[in-house]
Amino acid sequence: MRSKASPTITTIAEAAGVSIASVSRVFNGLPVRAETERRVLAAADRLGYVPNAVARSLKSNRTQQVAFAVADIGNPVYLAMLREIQPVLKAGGYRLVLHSTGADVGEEIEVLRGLGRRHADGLIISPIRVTGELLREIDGLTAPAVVIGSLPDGARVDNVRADSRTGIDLALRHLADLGRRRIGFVNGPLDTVPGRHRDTAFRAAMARGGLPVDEGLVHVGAFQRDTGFEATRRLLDRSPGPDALLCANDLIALGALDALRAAGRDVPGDVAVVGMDDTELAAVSWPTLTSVSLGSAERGRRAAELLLDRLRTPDTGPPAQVITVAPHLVVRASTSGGDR
Amino acid sequence: MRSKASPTITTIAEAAGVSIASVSRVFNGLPVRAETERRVLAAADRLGYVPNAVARSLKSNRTQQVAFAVADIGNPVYLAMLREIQPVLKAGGYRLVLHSTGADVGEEIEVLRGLGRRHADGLIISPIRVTGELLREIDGLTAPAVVIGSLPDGARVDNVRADSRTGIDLALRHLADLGRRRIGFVNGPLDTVPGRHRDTAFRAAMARGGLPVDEGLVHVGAFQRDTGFEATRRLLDRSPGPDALLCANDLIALGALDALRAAGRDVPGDVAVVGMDDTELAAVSWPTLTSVSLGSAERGRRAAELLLDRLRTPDTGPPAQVITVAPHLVVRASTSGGDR
DNA sequence: TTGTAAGCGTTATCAG
DNA sequence: CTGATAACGCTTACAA
Repeated sequence: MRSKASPTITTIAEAAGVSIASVSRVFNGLPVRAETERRVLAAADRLGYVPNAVARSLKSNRTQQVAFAVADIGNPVYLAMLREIQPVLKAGGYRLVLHSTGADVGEEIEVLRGLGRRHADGLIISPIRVTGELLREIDGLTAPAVVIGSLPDGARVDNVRADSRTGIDLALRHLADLGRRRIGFVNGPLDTVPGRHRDTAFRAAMARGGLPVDEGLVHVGAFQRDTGFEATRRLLDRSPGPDALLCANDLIALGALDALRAAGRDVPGDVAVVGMDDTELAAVSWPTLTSVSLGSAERGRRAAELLLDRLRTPDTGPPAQVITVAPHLVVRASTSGGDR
Repeated sequence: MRSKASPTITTIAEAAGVSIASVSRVFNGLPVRAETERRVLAAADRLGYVPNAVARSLKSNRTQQVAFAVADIGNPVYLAMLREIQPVLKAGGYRLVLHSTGADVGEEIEVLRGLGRRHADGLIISPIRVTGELLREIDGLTAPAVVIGSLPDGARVDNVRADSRTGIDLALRHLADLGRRRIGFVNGPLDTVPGRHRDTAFRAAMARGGLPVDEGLVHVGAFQRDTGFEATRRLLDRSPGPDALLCANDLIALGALDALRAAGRDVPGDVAVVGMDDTELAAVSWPTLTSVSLGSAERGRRAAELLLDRLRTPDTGPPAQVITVAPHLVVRASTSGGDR
């Protein structure tokens, strides 16, 4: 243990025989006489002085912190965003406050309110469910925020969104090119943003491709491996069964692979499987998984850059921007067979 | 946009016709006349008042934040810790400030200094390299900190460590039971804490098992998939080659599986493979990977609990504690063959 | 129960 | 270049 209470600017001023203003100047690189600087630094060093960031924040009204809020940081999609966001913020001189809300809208709203309390200077949030209450809270924000995920038109905050419509189109076209016709779809909850979008996109893309949607081959569950496993087991019971499976995320697809393997079906020979999000799991699974990349990493990076822009120019700047990141299909063994 | 400047306690006091003390009391649940409370809340609501957390922090000298510093949050081991730490802190009323230092000792030291600057009330850090400078900085800390990973004896901070010695022992015993004798070892950098420990532990365990260490079957690289791939390619060139491979983490093991597959070797028939850390990758790979769990999640949880204890009882409490989390072996297809 | 006033540790203005 | 001094927004004695 060092001293009882940590020294403040006042302590140092007394010890160095100067005013607190001079101490402050030294630590802010403002012009001071060399002798003054020497004495201040000596005293500071001797007493172990460290500037108090909270006091500075109170004066400057900036915390140098940015909050990042997601439903579950264990989810590889959010992790991919985080990995891009963190270095961008750090380079901009901001610390990252992480909120894992557990998909609880109430907690997301708490985070939004925290912004008002000045816990952070800005916020990046990726809400899993966009309720009216959430939107109202977002609209009332007084500090800059960026939402990752789609927002209704007219929202007042910057918005970086994926294009699941095009993404699913890419996947279905790929499957159609492989001659697949009976395409099953395993989705997550329809009251979540991605769930709803992916459902709409699936039906639109099927229609566009002239493929009929067999409701018996559409399954809704959670965005998890279990759901993929159970849903696939059920779909395999039908006849005729699916010759391809589009899964609304990679976890579901992994579960599907488990079920297909357990049922002795060949992938992609009997059933081709496509995941979504192109997480690192896709490259590791067996067989490796063809997946629709919705550009999570890029969305994270763009969101962070957008926020830094806003932070730099407090009030001015363009009105709410909408950035859409282009998807792309990453073809691996679960559809292309041969190579792995 | 709401009003220009956000209202403060003073604004509300004036609007409600009471003193700032009364406003403060209302927002802190201290006893006030019902009528006073009504007027304050009405004014606050009308003007959109939100208490400023920074000002509160300055008075209370607590930020309600805890910093968590790791080399790379993309690393599944650190992610596993984070996933446990986050909810524990949240339940304790603390926000989590995440630092991903990129294995840079300088940056780790910056984080340590940030604690002094009162960015956070406490710190959990998992240093990849324990240098003298880092130790000195840790020793000088004035706020509570917990180190995940081994520290030299006599350190002044709480320490939650893994037991790689026992872990590697478990793995080698398992391989020996399977009749493997020529056991290769692919490790990460020896100047990192885990690298050094795992090297020592490997040699000790081999000696204990009466197995000779063939230096030609020991390879040191990075804790990454590439290293596993390259190292394994090289080890396979030797003759006699290895009949088992112990990899110092799961990423290395995945690279080893790649190389074995590319070389047409059967796993575990020709070569058994064991990883370390038991990350989620182990359950997904092909074949699924036997791995030594060093209890990352539990280490994270214990660290967070320890820190909360310290935070609750500022100065008292026991001297620096050392907690060792027991490892265990998770057997999967890369050694046991049959089931997957 | 309520108000006044003194801090918390900085930064910044304004005279010297 | 330097020193008083007034904020920043809040909590908390201490009086009333």
